[in-house]
Amino acid sequence: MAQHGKMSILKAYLETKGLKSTAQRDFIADTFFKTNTHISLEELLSKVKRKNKNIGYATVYRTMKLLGESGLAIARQFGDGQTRYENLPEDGHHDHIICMKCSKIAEFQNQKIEQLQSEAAKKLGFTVVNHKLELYGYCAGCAGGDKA
Amino acid sequence: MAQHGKMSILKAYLETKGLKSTAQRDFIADTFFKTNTHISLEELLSKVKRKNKNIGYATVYRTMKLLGESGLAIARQFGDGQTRYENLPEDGHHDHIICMKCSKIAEFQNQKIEQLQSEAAKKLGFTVVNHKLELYGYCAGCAGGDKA
DNA sequence: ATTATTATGATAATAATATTCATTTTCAAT
DNA sequence: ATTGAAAATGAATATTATTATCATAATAAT
Repeated sequence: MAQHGKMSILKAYLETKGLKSTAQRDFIADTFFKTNTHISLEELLSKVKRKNKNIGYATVYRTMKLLGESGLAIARQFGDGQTRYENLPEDGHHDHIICMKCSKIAEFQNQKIEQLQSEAAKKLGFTVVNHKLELYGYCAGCAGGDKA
Repeated sequence: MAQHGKMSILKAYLETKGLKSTAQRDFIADTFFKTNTHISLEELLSKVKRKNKNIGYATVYRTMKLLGESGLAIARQFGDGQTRYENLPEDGHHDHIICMKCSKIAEFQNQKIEQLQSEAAKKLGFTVVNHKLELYGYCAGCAGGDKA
């Protein structure tokens, strides 16, 4: 199961925090690491339950919170009051554009923006671990944002 | 009351949506436009109630949702499960850097980033109404992000 | 093996957000 | 000015995501 580099990062993180490694945690984390979208807790839970019927919601919840703290997952909230966790791809980060009318989500990458962010942060004495960039607007189909 | 440019933008927005202008809406919007921080609904409600005792929570809630849709307010969620609305200053937008250890928040502006965002959006056929950019990392004092 | 510490999972508590509905207000057309 | 359809209000209720509780089980170091 644990051929992921992320898995060992998690193990190391747990150790520094004095937390324990458990079968549930490992399984939930592994399941999450295999996703490639922003997944909600509910979705992740059902994915987990397919293989492991008796893992509870609370454990999924707590594990994802942990992953968020460790930097291995990013908690995001788009418009709908649902926290979604994003599994950041090894090859880098992507940002989002959300249509305010139809809720369509498009993704993009821009290395230049990333770079400018780091620079801006450095000026303020910060080191950036991760970031969220969300653009809100109207997609081609909904352009103008006219009356519904 | 309505010497704000924002007020007329709101009026125009309501018109295109076939919505009506009401005393409550105007008052809530005006009160909001006079704030200069990210304000929660609860805070805004109490501000509103000071002058206008019988405006209800639901109306504030609905009005802010409307302002969000119009681009006149930006809904933000930082760590605490509270949606806060940000009144964007006439002189432009500011973004946030949040320290993952001490929760300190610093703000910055970067025109170049804004520009790159619009370009990236345009490529995908989107028109940007507003955006959120949050950097997460460690401030000077917490640098390294060691064990808590 | 023992034991102290932490994790789990079912459930309950909390809190924010969204909806309902009867009443009132707006606004365009008379 | 009056009317009437459409929309807004506000109080209350419903919904839902998140967090906490607690008895039991698992972990890991000695």
